[in-house]
Amino acid sequence: MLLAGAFREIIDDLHAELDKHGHGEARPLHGFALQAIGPDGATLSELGRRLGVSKQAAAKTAAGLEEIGYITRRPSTQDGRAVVLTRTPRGEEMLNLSAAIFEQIRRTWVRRLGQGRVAAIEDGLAEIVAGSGRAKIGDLPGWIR
Amino acid sequence: MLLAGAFREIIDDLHAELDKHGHGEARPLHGFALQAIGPDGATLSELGRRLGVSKQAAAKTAAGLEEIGYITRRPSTQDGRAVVLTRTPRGEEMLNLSAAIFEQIRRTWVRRLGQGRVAAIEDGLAEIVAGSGRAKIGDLPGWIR
DNA sequence: GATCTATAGACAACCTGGTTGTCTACATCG
DNA sequence: CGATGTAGACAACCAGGTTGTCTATAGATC
Repeated sequence: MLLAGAFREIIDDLHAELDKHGHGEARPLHGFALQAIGPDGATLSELGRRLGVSKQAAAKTAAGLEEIGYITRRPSTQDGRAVVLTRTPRGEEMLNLSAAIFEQIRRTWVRRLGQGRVAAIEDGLAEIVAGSGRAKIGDLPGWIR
Repeated sequence: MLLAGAFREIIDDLHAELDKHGHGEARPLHGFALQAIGPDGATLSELGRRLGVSKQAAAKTAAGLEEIGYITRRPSTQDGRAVVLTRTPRGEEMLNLSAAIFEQIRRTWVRRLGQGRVAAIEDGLAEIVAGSGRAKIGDLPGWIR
């Protein structure tokens, strides 16, 4: 419950803050997906693999991302079957904002608990998660630490 | 990510273990719902309020719980409109098992991190979550499965 | 006692994020 | 060349949630 509550707290704060900066359309999944797409883009199937999800689910997520203007879809030049997803400037902006807000949230925690205790939580959880071989979560880059 | 990863780790471990003990049908939601119903039972609307969810959602959850034999539904004697949900012995067994498994999981964490560091994580998170009154199931992320 | 209002729960339609299964178009390997 | 594998579209479905509408009953008020 503590873990879930703290997670929810972060996500809610993040999206409240994103909303204030004109990204009210963004849903929690979008950040993860944009991160997974990466700066160089990715195909639908590739996105599905990175998120640990079926390509059909990835397609739905990508459709949502395109609708709010966070990514573009265009056919691949190398592979006649593939569709390449690329982050738009607005998508990049959302990611950068998210990173800044995460930092800001962490600072409020530090203010309340002190640097040492926040670090203790992070290190402890990292050790627990690392020892589990839970590759799917570990695959999600960037926001960790 | 750390918080989400650790939460998933617990939930996955818990249900793997429950499965071994003949409760493979149990879904994460069921434990929370059984807990919310309490030893004395609750009506549908009451369950919804306790879970922080609409009564319609509570009704669906209750239907699932009844189907796998964790609760019974019978009309209230005091209120002609109400339906009282009560935990069956099997439901109680599942809850007791869950509690034991949680304790067991926590012990493995203590073995790996030491008593002090686990307590530091718990206390720190408790402090962060405190005040935001975030103890309802509706506050839990949708990816529990 | 009659009536007005609030509540319990059923039913239905819909949303989101996922699944599986089937299909076509294209890629790649022997 | 043909066999096989992969990308993605389309459709049906599931779980857990929502809102809206409906009935029956409970409680308060005249």
